[in-house]
Formats: sequence, structure tokens, C-alpha cells
Amino acid sequence: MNQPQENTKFLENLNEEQIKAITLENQSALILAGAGSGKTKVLTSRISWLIQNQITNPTGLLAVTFTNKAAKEMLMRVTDQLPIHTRGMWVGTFHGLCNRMLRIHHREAKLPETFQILDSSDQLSAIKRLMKAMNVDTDTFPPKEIQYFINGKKDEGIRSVNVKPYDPHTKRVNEIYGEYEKQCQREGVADFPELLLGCYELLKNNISIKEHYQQRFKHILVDEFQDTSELQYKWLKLLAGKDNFVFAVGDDDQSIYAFRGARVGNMQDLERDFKIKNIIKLEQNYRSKNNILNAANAIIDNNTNRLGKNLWAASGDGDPIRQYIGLSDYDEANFILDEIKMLHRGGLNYSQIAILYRSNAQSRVLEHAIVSNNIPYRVYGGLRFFERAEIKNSLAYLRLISNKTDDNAFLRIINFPTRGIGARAIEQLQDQAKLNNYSLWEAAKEIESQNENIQKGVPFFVRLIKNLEDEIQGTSIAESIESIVTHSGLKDHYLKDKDGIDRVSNLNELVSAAVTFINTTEIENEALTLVEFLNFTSLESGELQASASDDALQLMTIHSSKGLEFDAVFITGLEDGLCPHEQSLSESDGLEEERRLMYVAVTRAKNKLYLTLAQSRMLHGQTRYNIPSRFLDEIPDQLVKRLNSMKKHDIITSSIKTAPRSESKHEIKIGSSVTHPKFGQGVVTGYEGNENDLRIQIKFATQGIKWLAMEFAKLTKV
DNA sequence: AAGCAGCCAATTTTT
DNA sequence: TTGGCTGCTT
Repeated sequence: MNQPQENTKFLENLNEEQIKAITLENQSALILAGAGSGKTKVLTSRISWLIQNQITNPTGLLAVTFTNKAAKEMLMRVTDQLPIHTRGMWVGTFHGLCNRMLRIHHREAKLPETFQILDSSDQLSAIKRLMKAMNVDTDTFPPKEIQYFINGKKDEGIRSVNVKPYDPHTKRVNEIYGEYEKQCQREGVADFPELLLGCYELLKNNISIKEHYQQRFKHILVDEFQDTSELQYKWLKLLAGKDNFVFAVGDDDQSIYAFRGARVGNMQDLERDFKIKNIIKLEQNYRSKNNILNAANAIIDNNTNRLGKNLWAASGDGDPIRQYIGLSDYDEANFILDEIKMLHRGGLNYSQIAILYRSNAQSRVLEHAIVSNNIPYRVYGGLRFFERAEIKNSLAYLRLISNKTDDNAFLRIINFPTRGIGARAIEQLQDQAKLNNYSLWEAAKEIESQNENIQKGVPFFVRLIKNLEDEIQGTSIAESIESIVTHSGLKDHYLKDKDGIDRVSNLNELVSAAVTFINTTEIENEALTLVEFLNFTSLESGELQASASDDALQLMTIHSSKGLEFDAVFITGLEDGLCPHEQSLSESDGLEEERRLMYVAVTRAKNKLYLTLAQSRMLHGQTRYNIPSRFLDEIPDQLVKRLNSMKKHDIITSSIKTAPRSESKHEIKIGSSVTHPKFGQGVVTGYEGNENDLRIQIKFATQGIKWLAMEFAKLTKV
């Protein structure tokens, strides 16, 4: 266990800065880890080093990540380095760890021991249901907005009682927030942000619990620190106290999740709050060739307010970056496929090639081209396993059985598969439940007890659930699921459905998932196995496990590519309006976040990087003519090989050819400067529409971007 | 209870 | 163009 030669084993093949980070003593640290700089290696080696040198034991540290995948990988790599048991170690996601604490201290947290977790869609339906009960008009108060408000407030650590609404609308929204809190409490459920806020309050309000954990977790390690939210940082500060050491790893240049609450400013705050003397920068990159890194460096250099770093590699310049301008999105896709076929012939696996895009809608044309070329591919980012309707339906039976106050689960399955319970029956149940201040299940039982011999409707449902409950008593979860799926009628229902075969096979897969769960999880309390499994299904939404065996092209958004690497990367749709996305331009810090996105995309490539765009593209059913992304101009010329050497001038004339020209408007091209009598000076940035209804997009110096009808706009060419 | 027409909106996403 | 949702019909 403690052989001296093992002391340094995991310090081999590391650079000076990495070693410095790994072996820091008696202080908190902020590691600025550039893309591909061996971040995970540093994090895991740090854990191993702390343990190996007996600075802490495995149970005396806490490591937190954003995704289950990252947590799993961390644990795996630590056990590769050290012969330790991972049991009892606190390595997990923010939500997972908070959930764990809340379970242990459910009494203090005022939660039932079996409380269940609502995912985002469960939360939304809970909100809709509540608003209906409160008689709130959903046009004035869209449920999605309410959800956004609630989650935003929770993310700031604010309960409804502490919200200070300054206008009547917000006041009403906040009332809904308040009622929603009560509803969750009553039903014994917690949404995602509630796990964090509940845990934060638990530590804040119970000094002894807080001190217990502070005593225990002397070392707290945080991955992807730039993505932490305000509440997550507050939680960390509380947990770390004054005498604990935080080891945070992150990259401000890869902060691309501001829209979901990430706060890069936490990096500066950490530096101040934890008295960090020197930020350690990991700038040596082990992934990409220098041409790629130099492009990335040049792009990100246009951002202000960076902590600042410059990536470099010892592996040489590599190939030039290749740029291709398609005449259309269709042409762009065909170029990509030709190129991919060539790469594949050259011996590259499809799975080492990624096609990235800014928004999901862009995948369609690409998929079409891939299918017609008969190449295996995989698109990331669809519905995940545990989010599928058939899975959620089956689990709702289990949920209701394990927590009878879960009205969400009740409503999901009361009439699914259909058993003749209509809207009026459900409304009656809801009225009665409200009147007596109990759950829908209680209301249903009431009805059942009054109707001895009825073979259908609500009484039938109540008996069904009771029977299922008896039946699964003492059986394994896998067996329970099988019983439920069969006896609830779910399986028959899907078997009858003409395209229900996939759903049935998913149900079978759910059974296997339960078996795997039991085999791989240490259960602390036998009686809570079912609850723990249900938690697992909520917290681990089930990434489609990439069957490593099949060699498929990888299609995904730039966002989901973060953290991954590929031999060859195609960044597609590099047009202004798409990347940077037009909607981002109106957000504060929007353009800089888009630039970071571009930076993330570029740094995914190991050897070959392609930048592609199209002069015309079908978007929302209309052809748009975009200008090349401004980020392309930020890449030094000498790094790029332009495959179709179209100069800007050619782009302009060729795209104008595809857009019918109004005769009177002589030679107004994309890129031309024009004057408008009212809006002043501007540059033509696009066209849309057809011959009869041609519209022209102009970016005015003072008035912003406008669409004008060609027929009426009195434009003068400058 | 299921199926369909009509309407509307349309980044990015993990837990 | 597509998909999601609503409200009406069968």
C-alpha cells in the first residue's frame, strides 16, 4: 500500500506545472486548465497524491463534477492509480452529492425519507397542474416562464418569501412560486435546483451537520469550476469553511453555459475568498497540433476580461486548417461527406470524426447526406433513456407505490394505459383531495372503499396498485419492473401499437438497467433500495451508451462536444447569424460567449480541422443568405488553406446570382455599402424571399440590422 | 379516447 | 420546414 516507489508513479510523464498543481500543500488552489492540458489527469493524480501521502484518506475528500460521466471517469482513473476501495468516497455531481446529504439528514431537511426527484419535465407538469388548480391564466403566465423564474430564484438561493417583486406581474409569479414550494413539500418531491438549495439550507441552518462535514472533508476538489452557479459556489463556501482546502480546476475560456446559470465570476471570487496566491496555468496542450492551437489562441484573444493563457504543443504545426465555402447547405454537406470518405479511405475510423454545429436544426441536411452515402453515424442530444415516455410511465408506477403522495406520478398513470378514467373523474379526485387536504391516492382510495364491486375506473386502479404493491413485495427491482410492466397493461398497450416494438424493447432494457444497478451499487439501507433506484433514474438520465463496437460518425452541437476530442473535426455553418448565433447578439456578453464556443469547437480537433459554411441555407423554410462568420476573420491567414479559393468578391457576386436581382436596384450585392434615406449608412448582409417578394438585410451603422422590402427600400449605392 | 387540422415559434443543456 | 401544442371532431 505504501511502497515508496509507488509514491511517484502517477507523477511520471507530467509537466512541471501539472506536478506543481498536484503536489500543492496546505492551501486552496485554482488551476486554469486549458483545453487538452491534462485536466482530468491532474485532478485524479491530485486525489491519488493526497491519499498516497496520507494527507487524507479516501473518505476524507470530496470531489464534485457536473456530469455522472465525469464522476465515473474520475473514480475509474483513481482506482487505476491506487488500490483503494471507492466505497464511502464522496465523488459525484453537485446534484448527486446534495441528494446524498439530504437523504442522510432528511429529518433536518424536513423531507420524507423516500422523497423523489422531479426532472425538468416532471417539474413543468407539476407547475401546470398547480396553475390550473390556482386558476392562473397560462397566456399571461406561461408555465415555462414560471419554471424559469422558480429555478432562477432557487439558483440564487432565494425562497419565495424572500423575493421582492417590484411589479404586479412578478408578484403573481412569485405567489405561484410560493404555492409550488408548498405543493412539492406536500407531495414529498424535490426538483433539481431544490436538491442544491435544500442542501445549502441544511448546512446553513444546522451548524453541527455543517461542522461534521467540514471536519470530514478537508479537501474539496471541483471540476469544470467555470460552470458553477451562484448557489453551487455558495454551497462550496459553506462546506469548505475557513480551514478546508478547495482545489478548483477550470477554464474561463471554455465557459459556455451562462444561459443555464454558470457564473464565470466565481473564478475571481474563489481567488479572493480562498486567498489563492497563484493561479496555476496549464498551457501545454497534449491534444492538438499547433496550427489548430494558434487558431484557437487567435480567436479567443479577441475576448476581454480573460484570466489569460496561451496554448502550445510540442507536437509540431500539423496540417493547415481547411476552409470550404459551399454554394448551399446541401453543397456544404456534400463536401463534408466527400472529405470524410477520403479520410476513411486513408485509414481513419468514423468514430474519430466529428461534425459539429451550433444548433440542432443544422443536423438534418448533414444526416441526409450521410444516409445517402450509407455511412454509420450517431447524433448526440436526443431524448435520453430515462426520459422516454414508456420508461417514465413504468417508473411512475414504482414511484407511486413507493410514495403515495406523489400526485405527479399518480396523474401520469391513473389512466395510462387507458382504463376509462376521464377528465371529469380526475377532476373529482382533485377536488376531493384539495377539500380534505390529502393526496390524490387518498381520494382514490376513498372512492374505492365506497364501491365494493366495481371492476373498472378508479376503484380498479386502486386495486391494481395495491395488488402490484403486494406482488413486488420482497422481489428484486428487476422482477418488480417486470410485474408492473405486465400487470399494469403497459406491455400489452405497446405491443398493440404499430410502432411500439422499440418501446417494448426499451422496457426490457429497463429491466436490465435495474439488474446492472443492483450489481454495481452498494446499497446502504436495504429497505430503501427501490427509492435509491428511482433516484438513480432521475439523476442519471441515461446517456445512450455509445456501443463502443460500432464505428460511427459523431454528430453533435458544439456545446455537447465540450470535453471530447476527435482526430478530425468539421465545424459547420460558420456564418454570421448561426455562429455567432443571431439571438446571442442581443444578450449581454453574448458575442464573447459565442467566441468561447468557437474556441471550444476548434480545440476539439487533434489533427485535422475543417471550417465550412454555405452561401445560402434553408432555415425555417426560407432560404437565407448569410455572410461568413466573423470568427473566420479572426484566424490568421497563414494557418488556413482555402479549398475553394473564393475571394470575398466572388462570394458576393455568386450569392447575388442565386437571389434574383431587382432590375432597378443595380448591383447591390452582399457586402455593398448603401445609404437609406431614413436609416443612413449600412452594409448589405443578406437576402431572402423570391423574385416577387425580395427582401434585403442591411446592417446599419446606427440602426442595427434591418430587413427591408427591396421593392420599397430607396437605397443608394455608395 | 384517439386522430387530425390549424397555429405558432424557432439557440445552446446537465442534473 | 419542422415540431409541439390546442382544440375540435369522430
